Amino acid sequence: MHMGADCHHAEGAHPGLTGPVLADALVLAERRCAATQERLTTPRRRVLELLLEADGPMKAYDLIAAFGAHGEPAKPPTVYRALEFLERLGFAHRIESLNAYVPCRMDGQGHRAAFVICECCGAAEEFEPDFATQLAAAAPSGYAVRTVTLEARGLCPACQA
Amino acid sequence: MHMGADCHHAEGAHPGLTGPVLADALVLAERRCAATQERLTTPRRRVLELLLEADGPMKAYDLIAAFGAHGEPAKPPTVYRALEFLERLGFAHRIESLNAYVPCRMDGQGHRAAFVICECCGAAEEFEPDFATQLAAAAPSGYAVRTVTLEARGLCPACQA
DNA sequence: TCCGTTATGTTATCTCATAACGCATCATTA
DNA sequence: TAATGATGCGTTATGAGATAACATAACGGA
Ligand SMILES: [Zn+2]
Ligand SMILES: [Zn+2]
Ligand SMILES: [Zn+2]
Ligand SMILES: [Zn+2]
Repeated sequence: MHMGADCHHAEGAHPGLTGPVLADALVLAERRCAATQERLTTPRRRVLELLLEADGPMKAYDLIAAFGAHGEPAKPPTVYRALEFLERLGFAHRIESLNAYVPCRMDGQGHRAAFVICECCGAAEEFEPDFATQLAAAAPSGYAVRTVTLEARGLCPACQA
Repeated sequence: MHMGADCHHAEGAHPGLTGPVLADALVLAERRCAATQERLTTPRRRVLELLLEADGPMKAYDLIAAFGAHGEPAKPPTVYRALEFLERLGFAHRIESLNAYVPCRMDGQGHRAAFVICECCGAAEEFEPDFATQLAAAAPSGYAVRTVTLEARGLCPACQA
């Protein structure tokens, strides 16, 4: 969670997973991979685990640093390859405006993600935007829109207090 | 213009400005700065000129390389500071998903920009989205949204052919 | 002219991401 | 089971994007 230096509020809506809940999430990911002939290999699984454990968006080099069980970092390509895989399968998303990554909270495969990001505490919440409206608005000159990146910024409920 | 390697289409909708049109745009920028006690200094003006001359989004290090009149590049902070100023005044926008910068085409100060980006030729077109609708859609959990970044990808009219 | 403020020049460093190469692993099939 | 092709990993090195820190210069009001 990359919060503003002076944020005094409680953490956001997505504390990291632990214990059986985390284990269940990883088992579910295994199953979804198995169903499509994809392989949730050790580094891929480890990066997903780190994302799920985190309280908020994780930077790539935070993942690199946290990768090894006993303090040994990973090499950058290891983590970037895993992130590419996780994004491709819809297990994770990149937040462009943060250069950071989150696990998917919507658990629909291949869906389009949008985020609201709290400028105070750094929480990022995924939501499913109204794309019909947006696509209509986003074709000003005959563009055929294929994907949309939407990242809103503001204050989460806790930080409005 | 950062186009796909194999794009065979005509250039996008915004060829770079040259001659009197470019000069007029810079004079207009001077006037808008004067009206608000802001200073369009030499490096700021030069970076704006480079953005206006370009056919499409410019990377920061392209601006750095092109900065000097006789081939001498600028130092990074010179260009990044100028970009910060130009963004603050609404003369330029950063496109997060490209790590690139464009001059504002809407010439409304302080407005919120959105872009459609052609995946084939690299053209980026600015438009004014329907933010009322999006803001409503973007408040899934009581977030108070302040700004929205919207970047769509697809094919421009020329590249659909 | 003095002084506070704003902007620039300069050096160094930091963060983020990928290219390239060889080896390991897995699945296929002969 | 051995050969084969495809996919993924480990490793080294480098490229691309951005900023910290500090000194100097230019501006603007008192
Ligand atoms: Zn998702
Ligand atoms: Zn918050
Ligand atoms: Zn604009
Ligand atoms: Zn195009």
